[in-house]
Amino acid sequence: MSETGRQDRPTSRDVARRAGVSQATVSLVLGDRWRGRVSPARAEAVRAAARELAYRPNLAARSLRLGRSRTVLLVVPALTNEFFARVHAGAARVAGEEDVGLVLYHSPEVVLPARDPFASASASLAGVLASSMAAESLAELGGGGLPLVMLDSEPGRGGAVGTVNPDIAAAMRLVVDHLLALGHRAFGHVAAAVDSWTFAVRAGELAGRLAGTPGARLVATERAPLTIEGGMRAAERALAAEPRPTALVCDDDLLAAGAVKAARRMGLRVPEDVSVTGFDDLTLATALEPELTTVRLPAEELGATGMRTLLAALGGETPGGARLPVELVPRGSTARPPRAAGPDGR
Amino acid sequence: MSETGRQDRPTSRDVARRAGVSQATVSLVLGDRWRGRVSPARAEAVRAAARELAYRPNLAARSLRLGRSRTVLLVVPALTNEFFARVHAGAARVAGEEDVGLVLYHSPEVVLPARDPFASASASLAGVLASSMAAESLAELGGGGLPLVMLDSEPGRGGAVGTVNPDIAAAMRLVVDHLLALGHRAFGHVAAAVDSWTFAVRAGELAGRLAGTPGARLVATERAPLTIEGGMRAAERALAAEPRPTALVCDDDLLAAGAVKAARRMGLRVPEDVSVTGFDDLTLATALEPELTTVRLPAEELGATGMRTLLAALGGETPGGARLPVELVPRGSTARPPRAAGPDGR
DNA sequence: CTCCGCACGTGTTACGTATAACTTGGGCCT
DNA sequence: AGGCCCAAGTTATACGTAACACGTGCGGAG
Repeated sequence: MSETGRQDRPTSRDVARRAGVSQATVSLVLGDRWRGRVSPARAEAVRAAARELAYRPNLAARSLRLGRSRTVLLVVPALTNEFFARVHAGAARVAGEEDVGLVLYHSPEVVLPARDPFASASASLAGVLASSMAAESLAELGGGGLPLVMLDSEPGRGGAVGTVNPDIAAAMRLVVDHLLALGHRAFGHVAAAVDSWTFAVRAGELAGRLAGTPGARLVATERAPLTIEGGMRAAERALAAEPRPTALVCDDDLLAAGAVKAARRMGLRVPEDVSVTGFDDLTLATALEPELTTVRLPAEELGATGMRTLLAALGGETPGGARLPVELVPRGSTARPPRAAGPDGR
Repeated sequence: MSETGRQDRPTSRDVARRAGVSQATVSLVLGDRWRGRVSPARAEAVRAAARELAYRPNLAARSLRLGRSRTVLLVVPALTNEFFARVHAGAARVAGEEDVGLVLYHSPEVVLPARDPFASASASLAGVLASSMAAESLAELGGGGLPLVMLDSEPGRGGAVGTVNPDIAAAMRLVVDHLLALGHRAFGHVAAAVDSWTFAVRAGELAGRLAGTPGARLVATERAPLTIEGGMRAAERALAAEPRPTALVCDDDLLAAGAVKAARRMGLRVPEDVSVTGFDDLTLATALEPELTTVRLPAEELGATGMRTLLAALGGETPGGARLPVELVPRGSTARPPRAAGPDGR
């Protein structure tokens, strides 16, 4: 490893020479804080020179000088999970708008990062944006005292300066109420085998909601890794319970896809014999047949709002937490239970 | 925007003071080029001091000093497409191993980047890794003369220092031969409506292969945006052709998912009435029922090899191009055509 | 005994930027 | 007319690191 391509880009001094001013003036003009310090004519000359030379400020030098950077670290478990890819997209959009850099760390495992994320990216970070699963382990890691905003994680936890969450409890409520309204009473829960706040809330809300409804019952809870295969195995176990659940509530669309496969494999029709719901509204949801009833979590918004929250915090504000609205997307994978056990007539 | 958190991290001078040596020695030791210049005892003392202070070199200062960086820009159309997320994962893995930074630019549109990617990331990049679709537009953009490795793009194009491709032609050949062997003769092509080398090769290879097979015929070619919805509409058109294709070759698994939906919507069974194939082997492929016959493109390998190729180029070597092997994954969405029109008896 | 060379380090500088502190000329007020 | 202040710049410096170009002893060879 040597000779890493050196760029001979023009410096602010080159621009200064060309515009016939001092380097300091260039810095003032291009930094857009020249008002009242430089005449409009000269300012324009500087800008012209910069344009002609295709000048780009050297960010390394700027960071060094300022002792800070406009770069944010986003920590996610894995981008191959569409949900996190969308979180990233939202964060990246705002980062672009606000002209801050965004670097990414995705922990190879869903647990503790193998290597210190700050080691690789220690290019003087301004703050950290950490999403569920990743966030919890990161809180302990300390993060070098950087301002931290947690996404889809327990509010008021750790030293986070802010928290941004989709309204997970409401989301689960929407799902359960939808199924209850259809007449379902025997529920199965295909849960994510991940120790994370967001999934704990789902389990708690589901159990609570059913406990508050006479006649409703959580027949089975099966935990699974967040894959189709995992969802399939867990759903197979859940559907073997007695009495058999007429509705499978899945913590995730991937799990739901597996659940549908499991039902079919057991000779059950979806949604006639068993209803299946997911979480997230991934692309996957409309690929399935029937299309998956799910609840849309605003992933992009999560990333975008998280980034804005972090930037606000960096600006000195104390933003606290935000809760993002969610939306039920009823599709074909849910229907009235077999034997029309609906309470509300017909 | 102000007061972006300043970190008061220890500097190499702090380490030097603590170890009782000069800053230069610290630089030598920690840079691991002290052999024969510093006694082992002192070197160890320096390392100990660095450890105790939790010293991390300031990357901004280092980049500034060196005039180069160990940061690579990866350009992809969108990470929400699992294929590119996997490319990124591969590139990120190697980047981690080789201790180079990786920044990401994903063009909001699949076409030309809205903003100059180098503007945001101009933190002195060492090189650029650009994947299909993004690569083509980038080649014209020039990239500031940075070493560029293109992924899944036309070899020997533009100023690229290297190219890494999955063997797209072989991939299409595998698909077509698989279908021909099953007895299919009437083909439909659900093509991506994206002007990119990788899709041009698919179309060319499909046409060529069929032209070389007596009795085989490409009945319909329909172009679609790379979404399930797009695939569905295109497949509907293709299946309306006369004679109706018994096999739909899709440029992508998303398109294939749409094709399956279209077939069902028209009252056709998959695979009994029509076979469907995809490309990429996304997670989606095993969620569908029947599971999708597809060809696995080594996305992670693509990113990883691309990164290695770029690093080799930066090291002064002239790596040229690499071709990555692909693999047919036969699953349930393909079968013998109806009316058992197979030529090979039975 | 002198002198060379090696082993082991250190002083110093430059990278490109942002900004505090200073300079200068001219207009306005008294 | 004299003083003063403001507009419009400039000069100088520091940020943290890497690496070049120098010391300094000390052992052995001549």
